[in-house]
Amino acid sequence: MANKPSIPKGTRDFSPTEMLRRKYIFSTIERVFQKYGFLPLETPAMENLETLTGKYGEEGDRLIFRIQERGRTFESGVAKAVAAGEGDPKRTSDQVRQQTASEGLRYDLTVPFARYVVQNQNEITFPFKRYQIQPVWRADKPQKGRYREFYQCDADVIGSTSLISEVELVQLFDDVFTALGLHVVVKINDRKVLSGIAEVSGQPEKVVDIVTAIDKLDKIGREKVEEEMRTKGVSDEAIKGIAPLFELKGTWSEQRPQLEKWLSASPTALHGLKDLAFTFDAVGPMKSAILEFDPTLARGLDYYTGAIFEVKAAEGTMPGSICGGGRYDDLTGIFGLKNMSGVGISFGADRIYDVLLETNKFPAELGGSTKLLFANFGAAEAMHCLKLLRQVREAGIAAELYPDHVKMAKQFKYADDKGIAYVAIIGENELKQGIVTVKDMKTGEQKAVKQEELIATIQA
RNA sequence: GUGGAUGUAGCUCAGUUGGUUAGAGCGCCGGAUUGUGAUUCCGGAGGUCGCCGGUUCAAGCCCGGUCCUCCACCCCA
Repeated sequence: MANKPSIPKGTRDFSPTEMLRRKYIFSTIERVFQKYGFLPLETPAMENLETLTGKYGEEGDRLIFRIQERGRTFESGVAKAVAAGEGDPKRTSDQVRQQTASEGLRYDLTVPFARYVVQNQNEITFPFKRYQIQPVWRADKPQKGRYREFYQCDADVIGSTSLISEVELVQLFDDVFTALGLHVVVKINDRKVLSGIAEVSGQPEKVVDIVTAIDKLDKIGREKVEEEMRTKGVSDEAIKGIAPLFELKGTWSEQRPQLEKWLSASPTALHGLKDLAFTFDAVGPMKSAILEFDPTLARGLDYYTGAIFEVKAAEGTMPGSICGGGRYDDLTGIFGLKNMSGVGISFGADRIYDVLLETNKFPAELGGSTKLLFANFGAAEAMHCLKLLRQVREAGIAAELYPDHVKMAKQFKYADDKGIAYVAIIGENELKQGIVTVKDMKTGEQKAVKQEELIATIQA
């Protein structure tokens, strides 16, 4: 025990308390997913490297964890390459990294899902609605709220272009956050509107640069956004053409006519606005979420082609989004299956955890903890408790018997630390009289009841 | 990947211009006539000061390296 053991950077242990809370989030999300007709799917932690590479851009490729093959160490690979006359050490190590790994850890849940759909296309009934709650790994530099291992909770509909899916996903957001008791803002935009803005500005080919710049509007402000566009080669004229975007005010119904007027020259944009209008109309009243049109919402992901979603907490100080999603027309195309439109959303469980903790929204009593502890007064009493314990558990009450005959203070402290609601005391006296003394750990009150009344007392 | 900050007991942190046996609060363990936790009182244990090397008579403190955590950028959940 020279050095303390530790875990890899960017990974975490989850204590029992944390796990109960995490499971609460996961099971809430899962229950709503199922209510909307999504079916569970799991894919392996590792994929063939070729499945993963080239799907997340150049930056993304670097962040994929590669799995070292047996007998082909990185060092031996480099030595071999150098011996073979490879000069540039940086290029060499990149190449060797490719050569010594043929598998990698999954980077997200969407690409493995696309792979699964293509692989099983003949068995799947479309539209296919699946949900998936699993960890993903990124070889990133960790920061607060950014880990190298974290969970994603995805739900996607693939094989339908109907906007009904968009409507349902917005309602699903509302249901999940209503169940979690959190007020949120669901922001929505449409990639077609963004393309239209680029068209109207006169530089449609710069759509990606324009979009990633305006995505940062609320973070860096208008001037910096315009500066970034200029750096990326967007003309002053085009920037002027985008100006009306910054003047937009009001709610969706107020913004819509302004947008239609401004973008009237772009059929693409008008199509997007029509789709958005459908979603706004069809969603109907919401319970705890506010649906908001946000023309600056872009989410940077190249594969989104239609609706774009993002959810932010309306309470607490979490600055980033807690959910994201959107429609992608050709996700499976990269694996050879064309014309498969899909729309999906992802819940950021780790960030939702932080928000619920900060705003004190976790239920005080999360299932899983013991309700009743039998104090241990010695061999004879313990044997008696064992019998009662069976009955209590049969009644569905989580209960346990303190395993050792130690002093009461220690046993009560155990109950206190573990958040156990009641302690049943059966000592010599209670045993003789056929009663049990029940102490309510919260109020400190205790009363003697007949053994037959124990279960009713706990349940009351 | 670039730039910056931090790292002292289980936790949150003190630690004066380098100078004897490194401190506090909380927590933990034990006790206050042995059938009662969370409150009170008393006592105790626990740190090769992240790790490696250097400067010095002397390093928690200065210098270099390294790892972790954090912050900004990039990117994202």
